[in-house]
Amino acid sequence: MSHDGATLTARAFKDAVYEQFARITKALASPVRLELVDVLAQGERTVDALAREVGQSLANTSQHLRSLKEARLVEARRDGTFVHYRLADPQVIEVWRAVRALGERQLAEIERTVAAYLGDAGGFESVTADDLQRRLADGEVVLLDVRPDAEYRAGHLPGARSIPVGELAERLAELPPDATVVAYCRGPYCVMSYDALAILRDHGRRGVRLAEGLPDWRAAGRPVQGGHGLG
Amino acid sequence: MSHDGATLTARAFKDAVYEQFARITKALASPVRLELVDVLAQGERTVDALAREVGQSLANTSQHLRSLKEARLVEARRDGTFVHYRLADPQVIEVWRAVRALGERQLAEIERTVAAYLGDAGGFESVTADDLQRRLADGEVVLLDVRPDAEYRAGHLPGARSIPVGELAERLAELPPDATVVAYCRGPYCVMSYDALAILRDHGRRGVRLAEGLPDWRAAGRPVQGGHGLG
DNA sequence: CATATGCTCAATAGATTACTTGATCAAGGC
DNA sequence: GCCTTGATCAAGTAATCTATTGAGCATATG
Repeated sequence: MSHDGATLTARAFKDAVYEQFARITKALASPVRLELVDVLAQGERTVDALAREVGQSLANTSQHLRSLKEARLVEARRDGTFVHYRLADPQVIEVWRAVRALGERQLAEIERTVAAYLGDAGGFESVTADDLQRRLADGEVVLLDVRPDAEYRAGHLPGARSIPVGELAERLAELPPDATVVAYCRGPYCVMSYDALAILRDHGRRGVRLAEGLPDWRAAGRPVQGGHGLG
Repeated sequence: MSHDGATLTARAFKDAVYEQFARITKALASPVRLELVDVLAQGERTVDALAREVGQSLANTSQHLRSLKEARLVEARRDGTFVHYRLADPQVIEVWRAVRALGERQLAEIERTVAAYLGDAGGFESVTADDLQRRLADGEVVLLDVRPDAEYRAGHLPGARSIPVGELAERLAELPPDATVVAYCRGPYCVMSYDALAILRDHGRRGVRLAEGLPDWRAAGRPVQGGHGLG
């Protein structure tokens, strides 16, 4: 019960427990590893693809993945000479989303950083997932996935068309000229949909942005079309 | 759009955004600071109280609180010679809960650590919040808050009686002799309810444990009686 | 078997973090 | 004003973390 021995045991118990949880938070305590988690929330990737995506060297990316793997946040699968990494548990996305939600509430710097980037492109209208479903039901809008084709194929919003942002300028003809386009990409801090809206605007089209990305849509329990999830 | 200049800007934007979020994860990347957050989830505390609770020196605790404060996870309030710290946002609890949920799913070590501690005390039955509400409605059980009195006063489960675990042995007479006691404390890794159950068992009483603590109860949107929340 | 590709590992230097100690500061009581 | 209490600050050491470099390993191909 509560003699000295038990008190010491209780302290050792707490130390051990918090040490275990700190393994997770330590693994996430790096901007590079947070970005890796954010990208992996879209689906599995090779080390090389991840390195290019986050703008780090191959060796450095491999080592960051190693520390994520040691904390069991990601898993690896070998396929020939390629090693594909994926999130080990959907709950990893929940942790990242909780951190993001906190940051959005607490850190005004993020708002300013976003505003500084958007300063180039101008403020674009964004809609919520509920808005989108209402407007889709009314047939008012065209839903556009501007992520790379592979990500679209790995899963996308029901009824979305795929035109990667890099091909949008050439493939504008595929979109009905007078429809409002709702563009989405990976998440609230993914710039692809902003870039897409700038292209649409430069060609006289009307476009708005879905505030969240595919992982957020999925996390809200909404249906996803195609693809095989993320393990 | 996507000429080289914009690409560089996009990279700088991402770097800045992930850097901001990493401020949060870095602040949580320490077992001591995780424990501080866990304790502060119960309500505000002085530096001295926190230092004793987490078993660290005053200076070290103060410095850990400083880094939590810089990341805006906690706020401080001076009252005479005392400084009271509290969580800056309820969303901080959500992050901690998400980390805990991930750890419970991923890290078998935690199970083993818990089992090792409970090995002393024997496996005790635990009930969920839903179980509890059903059994309370049936009048089968007595709900007992075994946390320190100050925490009980800062907020407790509706209908709970307060007997801090340190006083339980002397105050057993206050409990109806043949009722089943449901004991709860701060959370799933708080040892007070385990200690309380051991005392009850040693005196021939029947007791079970509520699996979660007050912050979890509150986070689930269930009503809390008394107290003023946690800012 | 030799070679190329995709990735991991080991060694290193520079930066950051953790805890201790002793000094300092702020507020209240005498 | 002086002393006490509660907390912060500054300095120092040990430990840990980050990114780079170059070597090494596994798998596939000619």
